[in-house]
Amino acid sequence: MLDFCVLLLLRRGPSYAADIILRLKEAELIVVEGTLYPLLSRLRRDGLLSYQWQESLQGPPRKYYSLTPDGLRVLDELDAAWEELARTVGLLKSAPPVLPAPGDVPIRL
Amino acid sequence: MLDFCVLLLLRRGPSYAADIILRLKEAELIVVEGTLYPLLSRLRRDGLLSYQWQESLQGPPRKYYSLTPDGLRVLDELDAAWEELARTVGLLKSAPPVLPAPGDVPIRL
DNA sequence: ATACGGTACTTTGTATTGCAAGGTATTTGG
DNA sequence: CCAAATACCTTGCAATACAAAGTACCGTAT
Repeated sequence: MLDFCVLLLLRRGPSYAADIILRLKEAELIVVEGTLYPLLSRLRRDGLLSYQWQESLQGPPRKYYSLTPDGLRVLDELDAAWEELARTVGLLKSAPPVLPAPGDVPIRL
Repeated sequence: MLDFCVLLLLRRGPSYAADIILRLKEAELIVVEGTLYPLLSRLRRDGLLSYQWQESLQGPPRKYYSLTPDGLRVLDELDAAWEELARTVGLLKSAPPVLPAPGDVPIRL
């Protein structure tokens, strides 16, 4: 899930950790440093992200992460998986409620 | 997620592990015994599920799990959380693509 | 110059969770 | 009485999210 959301965010364009956390928070997704930094490192190690150092106007330089072609491809797959999951949950939610079905075997203690 | 899906399934009525696995598989959710049994135990320990032993016509007796009032309440909360997540992902997905925004600071190497 | 506050990146330890694999028990059929 | 089928459970391992603490860089004020 988080991988998916981070990749979705980065599809808009390069960004760095603190900014990603901010943008996710705006979307009501609470993520902290200790979660995001290892996640970004892992996605980079897997070739889905790359980064460029970029100097900041104030403070230390930042690692701007962006999608690689592989990352974009994986994002498409995650997108399909998400749609599938949403469909599945929709199915489960629309299922008939507690009414006992005709063929149910009665529960004997 | 899995908690949510299992609770959704059990909202239809009591069921036991092997049957839950089957029904989830029909919904394209692959779950195995080693995952489900501890999950059911945990939900029961937390008071969201209860179970009754029920003899089977063929084979050993089964633990039929069903939602408790607490379980139904938590399910409603998870439902709200799911809707919120779906909304969030929808937002992230509908975000503008890679076009550089006007105010972007140019990347300097 | 240097000390401090703010920004950014990283690491370590812990709890949770999903899975593979293997184990126990009960029932039915040969 | 043994084997196959069904059902429940446990153990060990890998992945991941978090809290917390650590390191480093920058600009500013002393």
